Amino acid sequence: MVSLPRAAAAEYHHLATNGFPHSARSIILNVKWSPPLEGWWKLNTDGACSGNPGPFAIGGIIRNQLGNWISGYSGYVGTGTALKAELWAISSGIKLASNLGCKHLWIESDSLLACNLLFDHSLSHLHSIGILSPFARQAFGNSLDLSFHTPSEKETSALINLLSTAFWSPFQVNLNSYAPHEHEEQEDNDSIIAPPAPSPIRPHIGERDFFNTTTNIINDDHRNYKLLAPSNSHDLPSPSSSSLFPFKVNTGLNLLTTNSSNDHSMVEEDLSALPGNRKGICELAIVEAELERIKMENLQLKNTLDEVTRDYNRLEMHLVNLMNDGKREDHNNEDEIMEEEEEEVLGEKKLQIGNNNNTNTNTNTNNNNNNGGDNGESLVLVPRQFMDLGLADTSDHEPSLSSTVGRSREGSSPPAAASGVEVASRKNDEHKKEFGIRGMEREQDNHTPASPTQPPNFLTNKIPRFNSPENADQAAEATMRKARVSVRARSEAPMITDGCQWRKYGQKMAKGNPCPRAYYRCTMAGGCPVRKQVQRCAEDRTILITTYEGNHNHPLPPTAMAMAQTTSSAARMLLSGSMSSTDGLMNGNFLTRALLPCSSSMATISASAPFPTVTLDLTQSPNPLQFPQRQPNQFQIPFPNSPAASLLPQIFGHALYNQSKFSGLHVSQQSGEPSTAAAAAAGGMDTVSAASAAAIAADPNFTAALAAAISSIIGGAQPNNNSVASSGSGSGGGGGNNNNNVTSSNNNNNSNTSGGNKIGNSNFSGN
DNA sequence: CGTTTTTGACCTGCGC
DNA sequence: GCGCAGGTCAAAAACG
Ligand SMILES: [Zn+2]
Repeated sequence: MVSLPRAAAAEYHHLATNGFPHSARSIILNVKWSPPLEGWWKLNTDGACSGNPGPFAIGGIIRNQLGNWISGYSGYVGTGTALKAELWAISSGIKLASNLGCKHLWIESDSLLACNLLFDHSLSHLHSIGILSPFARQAFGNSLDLSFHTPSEKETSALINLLSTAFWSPFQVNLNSYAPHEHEEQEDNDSIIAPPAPSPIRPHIGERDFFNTTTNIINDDHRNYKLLAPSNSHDLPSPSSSSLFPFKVNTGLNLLTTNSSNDHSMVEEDLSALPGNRKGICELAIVEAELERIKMENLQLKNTLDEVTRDYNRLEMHLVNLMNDGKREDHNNEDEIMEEEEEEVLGEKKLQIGNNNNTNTNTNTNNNNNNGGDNGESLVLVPRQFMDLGLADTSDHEPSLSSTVGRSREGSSPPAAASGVEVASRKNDEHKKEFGIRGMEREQDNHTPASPTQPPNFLTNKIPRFNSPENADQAAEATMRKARVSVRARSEAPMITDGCQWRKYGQKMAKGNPCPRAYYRCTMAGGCPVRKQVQRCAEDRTILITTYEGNHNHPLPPTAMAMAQTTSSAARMLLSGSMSSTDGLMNGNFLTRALLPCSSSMATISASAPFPTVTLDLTQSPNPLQFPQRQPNQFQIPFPNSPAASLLPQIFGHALYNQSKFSGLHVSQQSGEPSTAAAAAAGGMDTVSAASAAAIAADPNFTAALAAAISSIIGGAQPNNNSVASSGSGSGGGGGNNNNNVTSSNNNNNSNTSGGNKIGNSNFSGN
């Protein structure tokens, strides 16, 4: 073959794909935003925390009974707990509403706890934080009717789960109301609440106001720092003056947060405003609230463990049956031993899924157990992989997700029991294959290629595949590992920037697509099992489909974290969805809500196929026909609003920009360096921000904003360091030019394409 | 010269 | 068992 220049080749990554050829069933859920009573406004808020504590972002939208957008806000705030995020989101919304003259506000949050803590007197005795209630009441009680609503607890946890990943994005808080009349007024307002700001991370540069309707967004950037800068803010008491204002509530909460080491600036101010004893009480309250939450998680974990145990028993039965078949007569004894160990392992695995905080402990336990016996060695890998794939990476950042996660796997195992070990084993094999490398790398020292009885599967990629009964246990796990998260986004770039470093290790012609599919693996860490496939949609080549598999086993930069969490949580969702119809619904519901709290959306969940896949569709597909054959395994979340899609590139840029902030890179003005994402982001910054702002201005829709946020999570459209990227970026034309830039190279590639075909042929011939 | 990409060969699962 | 298709490997080439 003719080897093409790297750039050309890279561009050729644009792969088309029908996406998911196999599919079976899907569930479509429609979630509606219901209007408030006449005369009321409705505030939908949410806070998402990537980790608990961890960086968190908030968002909210205020609409009237007609559903008309009144105002909205969203953005990255700083570091804190999930609860803090929720509280912040709520209080910010309240404040905004108040400033907009709202008299009757219906608040809808996904955090029951947050609402209760803030406003439910009846819970005061349960949460000393209830003392905050007076703040809230004082602040709004007389002039503002507040009504709270939260989804069912189940829904809530799920929603939180998803949001904490999906909604998290590295952009700054923009709490400005975007109502046109407000612009002039806002500028001079005191920023009552300074962002908690991890100082180094959040330079006040170039922040974007998604809700700004004017074109002078860039100029207004400076004001965006003001988290709360409502038009009337000048009328408000100065920050220091009062506990009467919502700000106070906010601030107070902020201060209270145990983890908010970064929040000094505002914290101190606000604290000063609070009576000393009250401050202490508040802090205590927060801590207690957290404890409560943890307790609940523990409960959930216990339940999960029970379920796991049950599943195990089922599997064990199945295993016994298989053994009776005589396939593994020689190893019966070993198997038994294994089983015992496996049981523990399984339980632990699930626990890990359920609670990241416990992960380490559990893992250690596993290791100990396994190390104890020869047979156990291979088992050790199992839990780890499982953990990693499902949640491992998240252990560091998103405990908040854990509660939901815990139950995820339950469903997967039953099928195994019914239909057979083969499926299970197969999955295991695949797992081995896909994740084996990692397991190998990480634990090879400890493990030998496994005795026949063990699940040797993980030792190497090339592990022999056989349907051993033991594998049945892992079937479920396999399912977990197999879960994929596919992101559809319009992008000219050959690859979306998701904060990770990838190495291409293969390219093939996909069956139904003229465009090749590229395979990448994460190179941020030696043994990272994460892989992704990049393809262009056959129907619409402007759509880039990136499919992630596995979880990172290493620390990630915030940017990458966002993606990783999104994928891992999506995967979890998917898996949990597979468990039961209820879960599936729930998940769909929460996903939908998370993504589009204010508008209808569709979520498709399916986990039946070989690769259960969650698809985040960030392209608004004008014509539904575009994806006629929706694959069974897919979980699709189309964003109704085109703006979201159109914003992607900008958003990506934005994300990058913020990421750079996070990473402490200088964002200011290096426009040239391709070497770092930050630099790249910085380079495109102005343009990007302007573009995004404009786009938003064009259609200020919260949904769009959310979508944008999510898209940012997903990664920058900005090409990384790839030379290809440069070519792609060169296209200059915004979204329109798909292939042109790339085209030249692509065309070359096309010649390659033939090559690609060759590959395919070679395969055939090879066989 | 080290790293990344390219790309034919291989491997594995699956349907027939 | 065969052929197909999806993935992965790894030597060679291309980059920087
Ligand atoms: Zn990784």
